[in-house]
Amino acid sequence: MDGTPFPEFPRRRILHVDMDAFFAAVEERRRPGLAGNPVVIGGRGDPGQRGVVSTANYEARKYGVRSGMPLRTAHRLCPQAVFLPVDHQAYAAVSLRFKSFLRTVSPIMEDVGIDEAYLDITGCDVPDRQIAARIKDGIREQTGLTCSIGIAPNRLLAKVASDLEKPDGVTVFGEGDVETRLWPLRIRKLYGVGPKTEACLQGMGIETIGQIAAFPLDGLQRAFGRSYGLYLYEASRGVDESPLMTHWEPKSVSRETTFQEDVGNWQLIAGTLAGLVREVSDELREDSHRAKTVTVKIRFMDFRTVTRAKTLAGFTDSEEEIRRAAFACLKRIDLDRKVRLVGVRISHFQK
DNA sequence: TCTGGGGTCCTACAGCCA
DNA sequence: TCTGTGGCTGTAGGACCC
Repeated sequence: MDGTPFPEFPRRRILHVDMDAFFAAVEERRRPGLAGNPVVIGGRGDPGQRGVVSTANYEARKYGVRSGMPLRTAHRLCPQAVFLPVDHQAYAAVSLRFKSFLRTVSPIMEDVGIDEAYLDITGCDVPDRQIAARIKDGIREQTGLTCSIGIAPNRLLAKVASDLEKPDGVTVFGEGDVETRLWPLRIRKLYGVGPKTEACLQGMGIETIGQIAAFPLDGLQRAFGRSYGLYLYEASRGVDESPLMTHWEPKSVSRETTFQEDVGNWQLIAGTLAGLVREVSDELREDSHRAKTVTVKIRFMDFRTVTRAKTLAGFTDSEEEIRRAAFACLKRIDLDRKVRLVGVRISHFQK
């Protein structure tokens, strides 16, 4: 050691923007007649068909309608709701507009899905609340929509913060807020804790994030494995040093489809698979990628899901080669009962 | 009674090879 | 030559996110 002090890095300021009920808000914006009505976006917009809720507006949420819920269930809970199909192109166009605006605030932006983004505002010489107000105004001008914003020393806390005051809220989180504001929250509020982990933690008598933080590291690692145990230990303490990812390359491309009725006809399953192979190979070529591994996924009527994969000798973007590999995979699956879903994924890319 | 689609990452395990 | 070991790769499944 030469006695040189460590350089002093400025404490990070990460801002998370989350659009409020995004798909529903876009639909309401372009169809003013929907104002005040419960609106549910999902599947083909027909609650009599298979599909789940992508987004419900706040009016529909009052009736218990939630994302991920089957459309039929949503319809039972709220029969007067307006059901609309997902129009990805329209939402992507609005997404592009608000993200372009965000990049004018800070060039260090991480794109997370269609309705969220993180910004590193460490270098911005504007107070937190002021920058949040500027972003809200800008997004409203660009899109006519509202968003919720969280600002914190890292992305984990920024994400939790943006969720605390929805819709149209701003929450600023300091390091000192971990004990008072993070720890009392239910475990599901922690990013990365889903239904399985929640049930497991509850089985250990843990209900709040603070109770995870009070649990010893080795206990968490015994219950959840080395990597995820460590993640829970650190995340529950508000620790997250991960940088924003400003650039991203896809690692796989997939297509899958659920039949409206479960299918026992091999010809129909094979024909559907061939169609999906065409779509993924078209996308592969559009992106100038070549891939090596083909995976076929079958979900049976009882929801049991199996996958079979084949890695080719070399990289390819040929529809014919991908189809041959996909059918070789399909042949290895015992189609002894009706099928509800068929899918194909290609991965292991070479640009 | 239901449970989409498009992704990522992790874990466990098996086979191959040095 | 035989055996054990550890790394790498491929495969399958699961959890999670939006």
